[in-house]
Amino acid sequence: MPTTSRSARYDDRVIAAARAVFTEQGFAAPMAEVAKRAGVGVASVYRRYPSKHELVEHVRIAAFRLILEEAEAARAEEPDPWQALARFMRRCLREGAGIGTVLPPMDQQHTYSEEFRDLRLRVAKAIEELVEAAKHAGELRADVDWTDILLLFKHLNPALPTNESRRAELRARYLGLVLEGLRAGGSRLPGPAPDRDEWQALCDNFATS
Amino acid sequence: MPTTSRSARYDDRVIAAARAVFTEQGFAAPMAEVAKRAGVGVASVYRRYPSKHELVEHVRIAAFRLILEEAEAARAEEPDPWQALARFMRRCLREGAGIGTVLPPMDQQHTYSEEFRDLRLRVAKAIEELVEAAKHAGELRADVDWTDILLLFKHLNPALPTNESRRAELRARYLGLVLEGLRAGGSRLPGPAPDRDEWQALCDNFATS
Amino acid sequence: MPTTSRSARYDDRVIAAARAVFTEQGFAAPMAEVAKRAGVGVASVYRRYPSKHELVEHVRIAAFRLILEEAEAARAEEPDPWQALARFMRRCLREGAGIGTVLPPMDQQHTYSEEFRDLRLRVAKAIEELVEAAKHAGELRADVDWTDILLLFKHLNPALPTNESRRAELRARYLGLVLEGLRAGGSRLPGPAPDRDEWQALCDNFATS
Amino acid sequence: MPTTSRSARYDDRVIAAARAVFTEQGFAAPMAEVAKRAGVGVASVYRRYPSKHELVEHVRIAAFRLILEEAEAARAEEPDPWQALARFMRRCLREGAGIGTVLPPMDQQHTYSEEFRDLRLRVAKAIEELVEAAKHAGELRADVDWTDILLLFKHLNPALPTNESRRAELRARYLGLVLEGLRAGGSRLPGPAPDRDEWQALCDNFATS
DNA sequence: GATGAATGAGTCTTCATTCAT
DNA sequence: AATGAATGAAGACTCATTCAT
Repeated sequence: MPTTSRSARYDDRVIAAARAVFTEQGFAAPMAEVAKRAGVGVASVYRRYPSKHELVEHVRIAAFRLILEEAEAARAEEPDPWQALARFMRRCLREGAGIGTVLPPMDQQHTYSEEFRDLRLRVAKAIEELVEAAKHAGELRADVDWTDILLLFKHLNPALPTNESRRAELRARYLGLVLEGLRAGGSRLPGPAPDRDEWQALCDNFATS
Repeated sequence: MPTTSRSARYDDRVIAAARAVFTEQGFAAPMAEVAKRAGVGVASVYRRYPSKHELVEHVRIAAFRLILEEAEAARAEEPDPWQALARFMRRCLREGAGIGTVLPPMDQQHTYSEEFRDLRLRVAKAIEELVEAAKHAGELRADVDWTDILLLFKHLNPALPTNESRRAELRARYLGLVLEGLRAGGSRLPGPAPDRDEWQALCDNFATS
Repeated sequence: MPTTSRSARYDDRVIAAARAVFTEQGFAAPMAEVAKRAGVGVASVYRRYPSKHELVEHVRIAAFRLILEEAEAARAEEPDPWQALARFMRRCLREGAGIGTVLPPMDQQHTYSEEFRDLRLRVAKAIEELVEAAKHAGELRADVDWTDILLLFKHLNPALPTNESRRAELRARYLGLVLEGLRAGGSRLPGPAPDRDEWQALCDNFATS
Repeated sequence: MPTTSRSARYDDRVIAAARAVFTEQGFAAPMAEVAKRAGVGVASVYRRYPSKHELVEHVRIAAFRLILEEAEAARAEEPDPWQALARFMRRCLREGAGIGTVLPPMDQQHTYSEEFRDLRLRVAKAIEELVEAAKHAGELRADVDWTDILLLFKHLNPALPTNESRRAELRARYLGLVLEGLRAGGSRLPGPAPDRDEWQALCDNFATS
């Protein structure tokens, strides 16, 4: 029986607090706020995450892990490719899995951890599979690319001045519109889809909300 | 006959600089950065806008003025109600009119200026007319409300780590998807549209990008 | 008539304050303490010296400028080579020109400014001339090298828990002993004199006291 | 018969680690660093030395014990008074017995332990005897006082940016110069020797390096 | 009217010290 | 008896805002 170790649960608490605080107040929120929300002292946050930057990166890692899980579960459990894609998007945008806050100064010279970059690759793969399957089945419009999906998450998750549950409701609402648009074979979308570099740059600014 | 006075053009320069700087670096960007971009001293910015908060409010006012102009022009120049709505959204999301950055701490107790609140009313009215006309003509799905439109602007204008011209391209791309969704009479959207209070709260956090 | 510009005098005040505070409390002293002593706000110190490190470097530059001036004046005004060397050392160790506080963590990866490195070269040259002249005249023992002089300054200027005027008196007292030792052709000194690299490393840790 | 108990050797390890760390990084070095060097946990250091201040005091006590031993051994084993004094100074400045780092904030209100003050008295006595004997024999200049000796240790042991073995070599080198100066009956030294109060104040800032 | 230097308050980060295991 | 995680206080540095020129 897998024991969720104490420190693992402790980490979760800090990451959850960080996610909540950063969502509500932006990345400009003080570390002290995160610590208070997690019910610990500042220094305890710093022991585990040696800088604000690393804390933010781990918030992103948590988001990506969730996306990966949802993508894999959708493929495994949903036989219809379109339903799989739709379910994946719906779940990712549901409470706790909302996605998209940005880093404020975007800190040019930062280098990302092995763990993060590895996760990014696996997320790319998983989304690509979902998208290709849906296109193959003729249910997803052909001029949409897998790189569009994460961007849509970001679009669909702005920092609205409401409580989280209402935000989730609105995410669902507008995802509805987008899904209709994704399905229809209507008039061609303008502009090229993001390429792999753009997609990666975007990932570097991701976070759950 | 209104002459574009020297100080009016000067104001424009400051607002444009603020818009650019805040879009690129977030509202955490220093006032000094805005001043430098505008090619003036900090104190000059402060003479015209006595606090950062007021500067931000004027950035928002500029955005709303633009929205208002576009809405009125769309109604006046575009006979087809659907085309009018689509053109309005397309123009607002085009370069220089992108919309949606948020204030980080959301400064609860701030009170908004007469000018701002007046503008907000007129924007509401103008959008409502565009939306009602399109619904009347049976070209816009019935379960969409006029309050949805500004939220969609916000959704369609996230702070992506790219240059502004590419951001504009992507805004256009995803607006394409949304327009398809708006038109189709597909399955009912989940969740209620924002009510007037939500809509106003949102306005308080608006800005051009 | 050379006007000592306002900002130049202002700089002097900050450097003097830094020298005093660092001498009394070590480099661990807060920047706020330096600012208070200079009669300005912290941020004003930071405007001119963007980091504590740079402030310290400028304190060192001030010390080196003084050494250089004294060395040149000694050569020019003192015909006897031994008297020139003795006067140089006495003056450098007198109040305001005391020399030798160390940087606490010695901050490995720091790179020094052009200005500092240039000054270091000129100081080396000037001291070398004084020393070689005194050796040539047979008045300075042969097994002493020019690189020894700065080290002796450092040795003769420890951070004693007294007021500056008494410290200066004690520096003079022990310099007396050292000068006697430098003159006599007594038994050979143990150990090699510092080489150029050692000498430069030492310079990187210098400061007036 | 005193057995070197386990805890005594343990204490030695901590003191040795503290001496090494403080010498290399100054007293600003973290307690955790000392603990790591000693190969124990922080809390273990704190069990024995309830504050950083007490640890530092014990580092000083260790230095004084060594000075005392050397002084007594020199008197006992060296019949010639000058040789005794010279040997004493040489040994004290040799590796492991180097002397002189200062406490950075000098912590005004601290009161010193019985043990420390007792040791200080005995050190004073022992040095006085060595000095008086050498003066009596006419081998040490008359205008030097016993209070000068410890100050000279401090002067001869600055925190140079080198490894300890080279530092010891340089201490020996400049001690050579000072010994020549101490012996010669040259021109009178300027300034009075430290009085007893100055000497005690100095002791309060002593440490082995 | 316009400027840039000066300031104090606020944020990130570190470290002496304590406590639960 | 020994450990290492947790904490609050303190220091470097930044930035909105204010004046003297």
